[in-house]
Amino acid sequence: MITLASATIYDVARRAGVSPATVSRVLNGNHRVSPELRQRVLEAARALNYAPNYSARSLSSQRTATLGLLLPDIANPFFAEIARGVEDAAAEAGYTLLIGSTDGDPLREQHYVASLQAGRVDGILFAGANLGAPLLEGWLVRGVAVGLVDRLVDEDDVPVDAVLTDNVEGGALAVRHLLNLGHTRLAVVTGPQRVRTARDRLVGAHQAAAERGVSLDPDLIIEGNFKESGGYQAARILFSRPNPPTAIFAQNDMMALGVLRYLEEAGIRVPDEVALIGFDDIAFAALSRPALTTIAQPKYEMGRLAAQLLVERLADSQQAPRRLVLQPRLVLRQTTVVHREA
Amino acid sequence: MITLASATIYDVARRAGVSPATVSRVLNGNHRVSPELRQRVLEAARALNYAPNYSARSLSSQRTATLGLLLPDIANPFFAEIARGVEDAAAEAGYTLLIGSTDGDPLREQHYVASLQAGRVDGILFAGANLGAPLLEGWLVRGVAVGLVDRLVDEDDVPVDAVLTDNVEGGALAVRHLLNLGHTRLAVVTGPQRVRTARDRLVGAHQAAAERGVSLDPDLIIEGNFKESGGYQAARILFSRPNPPTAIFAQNDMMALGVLRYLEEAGIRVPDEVALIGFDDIAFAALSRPALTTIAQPKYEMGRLAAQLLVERLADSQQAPRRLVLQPRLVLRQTTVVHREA
DNA sequence: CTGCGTGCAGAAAGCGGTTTCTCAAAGGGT
DNA sequence: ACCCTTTGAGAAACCGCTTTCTGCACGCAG
Repeated sequence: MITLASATIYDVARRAGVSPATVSRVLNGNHRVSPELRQRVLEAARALNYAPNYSARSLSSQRTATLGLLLPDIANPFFAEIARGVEDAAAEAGYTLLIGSTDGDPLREQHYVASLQAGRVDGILFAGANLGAPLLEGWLVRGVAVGLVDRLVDEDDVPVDAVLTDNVEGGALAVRHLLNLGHTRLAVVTGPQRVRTARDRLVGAHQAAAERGVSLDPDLIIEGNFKESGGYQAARILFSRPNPPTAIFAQNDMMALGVLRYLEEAGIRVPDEVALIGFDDIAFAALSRPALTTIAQPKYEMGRLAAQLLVERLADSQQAPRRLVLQPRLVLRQTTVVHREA
Repeated sequence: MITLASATIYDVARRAGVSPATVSRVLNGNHRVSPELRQRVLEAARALNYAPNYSARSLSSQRTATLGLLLPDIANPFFAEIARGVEDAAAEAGYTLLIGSTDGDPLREQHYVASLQAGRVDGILFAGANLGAPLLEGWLVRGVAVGLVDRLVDEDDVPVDAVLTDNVEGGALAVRHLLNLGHTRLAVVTGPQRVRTARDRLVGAHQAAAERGVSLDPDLIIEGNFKESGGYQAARILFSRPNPPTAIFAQNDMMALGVLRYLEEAGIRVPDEVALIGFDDIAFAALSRPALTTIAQPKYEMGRLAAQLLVERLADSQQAPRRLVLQPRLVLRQTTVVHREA
């Protein structure tokens, strides 16, 4: 193998007739070096096409300029948008991004956690699903900066930065909207109940109902899986029963699309016979037919903010943890109102 | 900052009463170490919660166990699926994945290329869009393994591994299908013509037409941008003209969805009045209404294969470059045939 | 003219592993 | 019983960069 080894700082130093220390100083711009030597070093570096070795720099400086992002699935459009936000903010701050999809599988998560520890990344972001406090504290103890996006540990008191949507309010927004339209038989297709996000949205739904002095029929609350198939199955169950709902709140858009598919196949017209609202506002929510009314989360922004928080923590690990709660927004489209989207 | 420094190999060595070299040997499983010492070392390592430092290991061993993936946009579902394939295959081979979205912007690409060189990754995969041969050869020269996914350099002779879909055949499949349905006025909404993929699909379209002794009307070939908006605009142009097409081949699904939106707004029925076929078979193609007939590419598989090729090259950099060309597949749905999808 | 502060640059000590080299001890053959 | 080979394990060099420490030269004040 013709590994023409790339130039090192020693090569540059020799060519410029200075010491490696001086080359390092010039390249890092920190210390005062005479203009003349600086010039010589820069020329030598260019001539040799020098690029500092990443591992050596990391080892010596104890930072990697790399952030990790662990999420359930990069192919899931919701998380992909968050990831893009993280990536952009990370790039702006001079970091690159290591991404791992865990499928929510503790084993895969363990695998990544193990491979990221020990100085591989300066900080790590967990997106989606739930996380046990013990694991998290292990990270904190190891001195790795940690942040959460759209995810919370069950124990509320773990001191960690987090960026979240107000899921309780989001759930309430959805149900209020359906109630405003005059519906009384509301179904909720929830996410997995072990996921905090799903529970919160359900709490909000109950709250909104209570505000109006009504309560949600437990028989119309079905636990789904946050996937298209789960929405489809849930709808099938709901409409095989004697007294089906007139409105459905699916706790994310993918399930809403599954519900929509079932309703179409069953010949049930939306929104005329059944109203439907989703959650997330993924890109395809606007493209489905009928277009999906939904509760929008600022996904890209959440990613950006989470990365920024993490970068700031890297700069000052002592500052108090911050928790950013963003407000969700009702986006009216065709599955709840008969008029076309403006 | 309470950086309770994590244990090093020296700490483990001291605790086990052996030399650091022995610890290294035990942990890497290579050399023969007496069972007794091995036992002592493992216990010490566990007791200290030892994890080898990544940077140190990389510096010393000259490998990073990291792969880079540069793509236009991780939030684009087409590339996200490829990325997931890459990630899974990489993980299986013991590598983690660094991802960078370039937006096809040469500047961003330069930025990433610069930050990935110099031993940050063992190999790098470029997905999508075009790549100049000079840049690529720069990488090859530096001894970084390189692979391409769904992307080709314009110069056909650059010796590099690549995984591609047969885009010419895909374009031909699409047009053959439309011709088989009896259409004669075919429009093509292409991707940007600077992109090889787009040009190839158009070449295939022309070939398929020629096979039947017809030729595509140049006025019905519109250059788009591979985005939803581009499909919408193209459709608007096509149908503002005196003699609109009866069938449209959009060179990717996002544009097809844009076309679909225009047709719906214009009250043109699909497939009754106009047939439509896309390309890629992104997840949402099946969920649109009417569901999109399209030319499927094995995206996830392409990612997997590309990563596998790269890993194999890492093991043997001398083997001849391989070019894997996967066959696209026609997926019948509702936008070309009146019957429902089975 | 001497002493001291200041600025620039080199020497050298890490950072935390891997790996070669060396050596001691054990094992085997005659 | 002796010599040579093999095996296990430590010493030390090295990977390439950062950073502290040291020293030299110069300028200025006493």
